[in-house]
Order: sequence, then structure tokens, then C-alpha cells
Amino acid sequence: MYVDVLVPGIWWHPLTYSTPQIVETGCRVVVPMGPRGGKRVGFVLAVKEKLDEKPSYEIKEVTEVLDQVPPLNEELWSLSEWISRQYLCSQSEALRLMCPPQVTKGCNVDHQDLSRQKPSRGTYQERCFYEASDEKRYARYVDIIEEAGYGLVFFPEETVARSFWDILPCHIKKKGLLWPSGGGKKGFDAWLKTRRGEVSVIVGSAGLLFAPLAPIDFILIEEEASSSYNFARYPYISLRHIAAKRAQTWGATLIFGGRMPSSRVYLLKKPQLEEKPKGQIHFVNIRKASCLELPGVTRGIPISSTLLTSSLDAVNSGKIALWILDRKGYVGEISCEECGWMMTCPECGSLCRLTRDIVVCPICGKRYEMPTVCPSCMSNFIMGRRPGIEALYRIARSLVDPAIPVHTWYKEESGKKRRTMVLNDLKDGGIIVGSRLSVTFCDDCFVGVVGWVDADAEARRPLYDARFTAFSMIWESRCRGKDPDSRNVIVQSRTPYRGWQRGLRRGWHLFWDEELAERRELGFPPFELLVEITGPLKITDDILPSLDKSGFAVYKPIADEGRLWVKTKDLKNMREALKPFFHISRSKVGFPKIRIWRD
DNA sequence: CCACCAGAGCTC
DNA sequence: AGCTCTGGTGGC
Repeated sequence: MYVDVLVPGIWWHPLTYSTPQIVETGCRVVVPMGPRGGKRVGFVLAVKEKLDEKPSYEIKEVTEVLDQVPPLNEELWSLSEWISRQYLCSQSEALRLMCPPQVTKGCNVDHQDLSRQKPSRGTYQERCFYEASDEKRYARYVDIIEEAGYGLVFFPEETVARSFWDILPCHIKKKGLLWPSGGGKKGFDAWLKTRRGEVSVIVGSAGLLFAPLAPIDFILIEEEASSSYNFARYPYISLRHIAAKRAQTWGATLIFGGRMPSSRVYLLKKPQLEEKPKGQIHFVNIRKASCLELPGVTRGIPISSTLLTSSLDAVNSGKIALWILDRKGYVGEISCEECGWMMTCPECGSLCRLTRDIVVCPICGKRYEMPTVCPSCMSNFIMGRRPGIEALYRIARSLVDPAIPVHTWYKEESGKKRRTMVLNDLKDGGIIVGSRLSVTFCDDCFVGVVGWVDADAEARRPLYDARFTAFSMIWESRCRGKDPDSRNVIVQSRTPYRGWQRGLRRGWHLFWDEELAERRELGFPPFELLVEITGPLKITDDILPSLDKSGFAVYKPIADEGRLWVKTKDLKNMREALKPFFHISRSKVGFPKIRIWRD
């Protein structure tokens, strides 16, 4: 007897082993692997009596059969295959993503027969609910959960999921589960409990995407356009895409909710905004605003009088003012004013930034002294450009009364302990200077003003979705959290109230209509998929002609860099063309990495 | 991807 | 000598 086994690895095909025992498809087995025969846990993909042809390799024997019945039900098993096709990855990688680590490591899972959990082809349907007020949305969600049976409820952030869980009525909580975010033993217990059929409604963040719930009557995705639904690690799956697939297989109702829709949902469903946010939005031209002088910086950051006075107003009435600048450190670039030399990392060649008098490479993390003399022209006109949060903090400190507390907030310094400290210090009002992350403070305290210090910076990033990112962040800051109706949002820009910014006042339908027209023209998502292939040059240089031959238009954004872009809808042929590069025999050369943007 | 091994660096 | 850590290796 032979079995095709999905062994953890990045090649796309299964490996064949022999076994004297009887095994079923979907069960886990332990197999020897590699030159030293290390033990791996794999899933059986297929069982066959004899081989089609003589293999060119030695066939090893299965060491141990771990399951009598498959640990995943039919829906999740075929979902892993679907994911491998949709995201051009191996099925074993999809399975690793889907299962708790205990399962892929080979821990015991109770031998339940899940074969009766057949996805019923009910009537799949979609519903949308876009509403600026968090309160109104959540109230609607509670109603939906009340009347529905089994379902998953997604929130983009763990803390928001928890606060929604807290407002749920007791009888729902009793049959429901707040999905633990950390994984570990707690996560495994939640997985087993769900699998045993002891819960019907699960609330949580992205981690519950593969909860073994069966059947599924509804799936609710709050703030469906949120970027936290795009996984940050390989394979780069989109939660919304996969959740929609799950809803379709179960014939469930899929509910999209949020403050604004994603490009794909807007294109397909043309949803309407129930009610515009009531808070005020102002646009300020920073070409005309004056800058403060900062030590070692050529061009400072302008703080308009509009932002300053309304911030002080907010602080004086005990509220918080948020000044948001999505740039870390003191300055983002170090350059010579005399000859134009820019400081790059001697190790990896990327542009360095200055943080607390120390030069840091943002890519490899190496640290250097700030140079005093330009190595190119020997002048001493070394200055910083593109000031960041630290510089903004100094500006804020110098502009407002020393009695007013000012704090910074960004990813590297955003611990739970520090957050309570900051909140406590700001309970009578104050200023937070930080990255986009600071918007979460709207949940915990009264934010009277949100100032987008350099609104153009985000929209300028060389990515097709940069304008959407900029727009959605500012839109979120208008609606999120406590008392958004009395909040002012101030957008500082060099091109105020033009282009993408106009939708901020008149509604996101205006933004999407213009943005989608342009993306359609250029063939960007959601009209086409954007496939990125990265790897060492010797691999991508092989792939390029091969894709070319299959009729794909391949772009190479940067010459002499192992990065390729393809705009296509045809993943099937793409997969065929890339297949040879994902055969196990290519191990020595290495494997490329694939990332797909869908909207 | 990931078990395995080798060699580096450290402590006793 | 014995320990942990880090990095290279290559696969049914």
C-alpha cells in the first residue's frame, strides 16, 4: 500500500511513502524525511494500491499512523486545498496555517467522527451594513446574532472583540465563546471545544478564521476593509476572502459591516452609507503654515494655527488631542546639504533614520553614530530631512504649556502597562503624538481633535492602495470610539481638499468612484489580481521568461532585484507555469515566495 | 518549511 | 566536557 503525504514543506506536490497499515485520507502520519530521516507529521492526501510508474527515488515507509479518523472535517479539508490554489502555496502550508500547532506537531486529538459534518448547500447570501457610529453597528450585530444560529463574528482587533463580547446578552455568551488570541493551550482548548460542538457563536479577531465550527449559518465581518484582515506572514491570505468562501460552502449568510467598504465590496455591492459622520472635518494648507526651527533639521513640520488652537481648546475642556504622523524616529533621512549625499546602511544599503541621536537602519536594525562630516564632500552640512514622531514631540512640547501632558505613542513603545500609564496621565486632557496606532485611543478616552500632521505622506507611498490606506485611516479617526460627533478632524496637506481627500467630506462613495476608475484603467485590484514573486535573482531570472512564454505580462519594478509583478485573473495557468519552480528537486536552488493582492 | 547537524561561544 | 544558540542543508 502507498500513500501520498502532505509533508510540511514549500514544494507543491505530496511525497509518496509505503505503509503496511490501512490509512484514510486526511489522517495524520509520522514519516521520515530528509537525508537524516528526521521525523515529520504529515497529512495523507491519497491512498493507492500500486504506483503508476517506477519512481526515480527511494520510497520510505510511514513510521506511525496517528489518526483512525481525519482530525479535520470535510469543509476544512477541502478549504486547505482551495487556499493552496488561491494563494499559490503548498497545501501543507495551508494546513499548518489552519491547524493549531498541537495538531501539526502530532498531539492527540479525540477520535470523533466528523464525517456527518457535510457542508449543506443552503442559500448563500450577502448583506452589508455601513454606518459611521460604532454604537449603532454593534447594536445591529447583536440583533443579527440573536436571530441566527451557528456563526463566526470577526473584529479587526482583539480589544474591540472583547468589548463587543462584553455587551452581548448573557444567553448568547452562554452558548458562545470569545476566541483566545494568543493560541497556546488556551487556543487548543477552544479549538477542541468548538470541534466537539459545544459552542455556536464565536467572537474574536483573525485567529478564529479556521475555527472548526459546524455547521455555519452566518459569518459577520466587522470593519471588513481593515488591513488587519490581510495576514502579515506567509502565506499572505486575506481573511475576508477565506471567510466568504466558508460562508459559501455552508450556504450561510455573510454580513459585511464597517465604517467604509473595501474596494471589492464597493465594486460588487455598491453599498450606501446609512448616515454621515457628524464630527467636523477641516482641511489646512501647510504650504502657507509656518514651520518651527528644529536642531539639525532642514525643513520642520508645520503645525497650523487651526490644529494648535483647536488642540488647546480640546485640552482645556479635559479632552485629548491626537497628532498623528506616521513616521518613526527623529528624522527619516540624513543627507548632506552641500553635495546631496544621503546616508545609507553600509550593511544593506537602505536609507537610515535618526532616533535619539543614534542612526538606525530601518531594514536590518544596525546602529551607527551620527556622522559629523560628509564622507562624500567632507563638508559639515549634515542635516536631517522628513522629521518623524520624535521631532514632532519636541515641537509639541515647545508649543504648549509645560503643565499640559504630552505623550508619544507608536508600535515599539505601545505596551499595555505604558498605555494605562499614559491614559492615567491624560485623564484631565493632553496631547498624544504618535503613529496611526494612536487612533485606538478614541476607544478609551474622549478625543476632541485628531490632527493628521502630514496627510500626503501616506498617500504618496508607491503602492497602488496608498490612497485607500490614507483615506481609511482618516475616515476611521472621524468615526471611531467615544463621542465622535463632537470631534474635530484636521487634515494638514499640501493639496488640501483635492483628489482623494474630497471623499473625506462628501462620503466614501465619491472616493471609491474615482479610485476605482483609475484602478480599472491601470488593471490593479480588485479588477485584476496583483501577484508578486520574490526570491534570489537567479530564481526570478528563470521564472520571468517562463511566465512570459505562458503569455503573462511580467513587470520588474526595480532592475537587478529579485522581484516580479504580474497582473492577472488567471491563477490556474499561473499555477501551471510556476509549478516546475516548486518541485522538491529545486531545493538546492531555493524556492521563490509569492504574495497576492486581491483588493 | 523544518528536523537535524555542526560549529561557535560560553560555563564549570 | 557539556550546554545552548545560530546557521546551513536538502528532502518521496
